[in-house]
Amino acid sequence: MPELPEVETVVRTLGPRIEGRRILSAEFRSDLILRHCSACLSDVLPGRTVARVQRRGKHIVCTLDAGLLIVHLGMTGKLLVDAEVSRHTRAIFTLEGATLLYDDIRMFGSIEWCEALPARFARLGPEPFDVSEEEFFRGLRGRRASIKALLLNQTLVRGLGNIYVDEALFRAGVRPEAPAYKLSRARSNRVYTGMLEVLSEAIAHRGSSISDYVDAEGRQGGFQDRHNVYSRGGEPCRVCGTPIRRLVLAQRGTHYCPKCQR
DNA sequence: ATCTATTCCTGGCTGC
DNA sequence: TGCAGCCAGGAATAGA
Repeated sequence: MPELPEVETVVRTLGPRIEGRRILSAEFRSDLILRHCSACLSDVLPGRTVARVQRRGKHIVCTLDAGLLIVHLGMTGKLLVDAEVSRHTRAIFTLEGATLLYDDIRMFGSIEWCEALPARFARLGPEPFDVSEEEFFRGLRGRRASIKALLLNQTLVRGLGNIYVDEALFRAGVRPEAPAYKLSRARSNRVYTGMLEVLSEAIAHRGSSISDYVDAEGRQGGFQDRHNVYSRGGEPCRVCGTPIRRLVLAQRGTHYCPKCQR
């Protein structure tokens, strides 16, 4: 599942391949992925040049010479440069000197073009690396939801998903069910640090290839083998050997070590 | 304002 | 071997 580290890896591999190139045509094979888009992309995109590719939370924002092309990979989205068209190819962008495909099995992802960032971006919290320890702790005030639900919902910080929330809480030694407002400053600091550490390490390993994530060049990530808890229900904790527990929280599979996380 | 449940989708897995 | 049924989950949405 593409979360912040995976999207960052896609952006780093995609940018050098398409920045500076002019879009010649755009073809769409699914209307579902265009559900956020009010513009007709096949008309708007041809002739535009990709100036810059950047990450904003889990979104890929391509700044064009006019407007923005925004891609969210959802669960199974892939942006692939110079790859073969498959039955899951939902969009084909022909650029001068390169072809960019958007493949997405489940079509939870989306593509849109707009003049400026849409209003819903204003509701997203800051980038994890831009928030201070103090701001993070202040963000927990009055929030009765579990720390897991809060970290997932993109309002405290943006970019975390199910994998890295579970992994950050393991590093912090904090139970995912803990109500956010009840965390002490010390425990909040540990969550904050665990979050930044796991994101940094995951980016360094080019993300986690769970299900079928690959970067823009089709390469898998390397962080999935370093997960401590995610998808390891019943397996021994790497630290203390206690079986990792799995439960459903915030409608998501949730994994933690009952001994290391109190 | 905040929180929770529901919905979208399809490949892969389980069990009969 | 085949197939029904369930599971995975990001985020918009509706409802409490």
